[in-house]
Amino acid sequence: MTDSSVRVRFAPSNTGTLHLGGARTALYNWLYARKRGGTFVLRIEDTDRVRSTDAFCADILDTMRWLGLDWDEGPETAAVDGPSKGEHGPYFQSERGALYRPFVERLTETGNAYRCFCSADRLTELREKQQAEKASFRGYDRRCRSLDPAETAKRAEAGEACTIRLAVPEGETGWDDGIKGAVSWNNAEIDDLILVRSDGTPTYNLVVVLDDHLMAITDVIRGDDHTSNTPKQILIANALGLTPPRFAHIPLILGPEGRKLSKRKAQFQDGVKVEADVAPYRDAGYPAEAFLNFMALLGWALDDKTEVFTREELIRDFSFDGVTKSGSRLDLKKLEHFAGIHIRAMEPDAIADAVTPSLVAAGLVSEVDAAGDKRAAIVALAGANRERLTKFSDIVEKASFVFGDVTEYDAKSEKNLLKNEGAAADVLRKYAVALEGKAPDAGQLEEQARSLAEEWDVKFGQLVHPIRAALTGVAVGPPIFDVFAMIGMDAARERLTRAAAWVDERRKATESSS
RNA sequence: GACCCUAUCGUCUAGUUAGGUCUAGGACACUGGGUUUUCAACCCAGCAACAGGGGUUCAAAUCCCCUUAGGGUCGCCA
Repeated sequence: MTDSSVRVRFAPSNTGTLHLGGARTALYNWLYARKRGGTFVLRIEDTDRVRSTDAFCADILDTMRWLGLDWDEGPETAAVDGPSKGEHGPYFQSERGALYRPFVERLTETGNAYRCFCSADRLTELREKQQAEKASFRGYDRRCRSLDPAETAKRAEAGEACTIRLAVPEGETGWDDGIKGAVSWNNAEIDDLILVRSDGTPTYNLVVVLDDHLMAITDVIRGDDHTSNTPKQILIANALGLTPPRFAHIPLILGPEGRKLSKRKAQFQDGVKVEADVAPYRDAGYPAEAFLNFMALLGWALDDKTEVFTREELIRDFSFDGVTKSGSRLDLKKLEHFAGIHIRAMEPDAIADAVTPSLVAAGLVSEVDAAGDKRAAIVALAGANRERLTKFSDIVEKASFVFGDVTEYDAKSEKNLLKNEGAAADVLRKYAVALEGKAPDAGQLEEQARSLAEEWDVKFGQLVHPIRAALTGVAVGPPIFDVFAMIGMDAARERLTRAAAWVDERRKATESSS
């Protein structure tokens, strides 16, 4: 299965941020390359000078790095003149103009392409007419195709504006798609597309063919929306005498409402907007590996059982055989499920690392404390909440009682403190005393608490629930004996006695008012 | 409108290439139960699909045809 000659590429245009569909295309390319021991090339198609920006490029690079989709060749920064790696550069398409010239000449010399003097206005008119007439063929009417080449060359030399069009031959154009199988087009359906604009710059379809050839790309793996470009590109390659690469078209990712995922028209799942970009998922705190797992399974399956994959397992098991032919809707619930699984597989230390930025961002700890005094508390917090996190940022809502004092009790906690005629106050005070000199070890503390409950002749719950209320102020949280390690024994005892005092006060208040 | 592609539980999918082992398997979600100091996690159970119609065949989710539905593409954008 190893074939180091395999070269694949991901070629996003930086007219937008990295989209989920694009990210999955990148992932499948990457997996294919890594599995074969081949080369993964990143090329930025930045020839749309008005819409391309460095910021979008930076987003694409950053997001791919976050996903761990490292490229063997490509740019290293968003700057066109910045450093790059690889022998087939430049990797910004806008820098490659000079490389295309000889191919364009070859095209016209061999008669596989011709000069077209039709104005943009005439083409627009033509298109509108075809639409109005509901014509079945929509495209260029080939008016300039029959012009004498010698004459058109003269006109062009004289400075008359012209484009260069592919002279599509008669016949069939097909290929054996790595995913779809045999696909074929009648050439009569294919327009004499423009290869070179009147300003002399080459168009997308030409440039792709040339870049892929120049970069020695062996396999083009891309979204299904490119399927109809493929016969055009094969025709161009043929016209140049080049061997086209192998093609594989992966089905599109659909939003929860079943339409193609798009940044323009948001789609909703249970009233929640589903992001089409990748960065928001990173920023929300989903683990990269879980996101990768989720994306991989959107349109690919190994078998009828396996669902959880590490990066390495994905590389080992990925193949076109398992890629589905139909588009798939994404389901955020499934992403959350994967995220939970991946987080649960992490060590508390690693979770603590991952969770710290969220805590700092929420203003709960300073960066300095997070690395110093509070590190142990964060590790304890992370470890105790391992089963409760779906994304790293979820830690924030679980952490308030760790970094801030408990100043009030929620309704359920109040109830737990006040029931049984305030017996909790007594229990908490006794417990605070019993805690003296104890280490914050959850196992030992629980053991002690159980025997204390027996000794004091109260149910375990009658002890534990008030403790939870006293220490956290809320009725829902991690196993309560884990909390001591998060807040420290001194703070714990203080909170216990304070809660006891609060109970007394409340009872006094209600007695006097009744 | 034309062309290309696709069609299994609400969702992601296995099964289709080599028709019988499929009263269609798994997962998410949902529902019920168990476990438990709460919430989770975990365990058990349940719900739920071969788009429709014709063929071929002893036998079709699987092969063929039609219909329907969905998606994609039809730029001097990429």
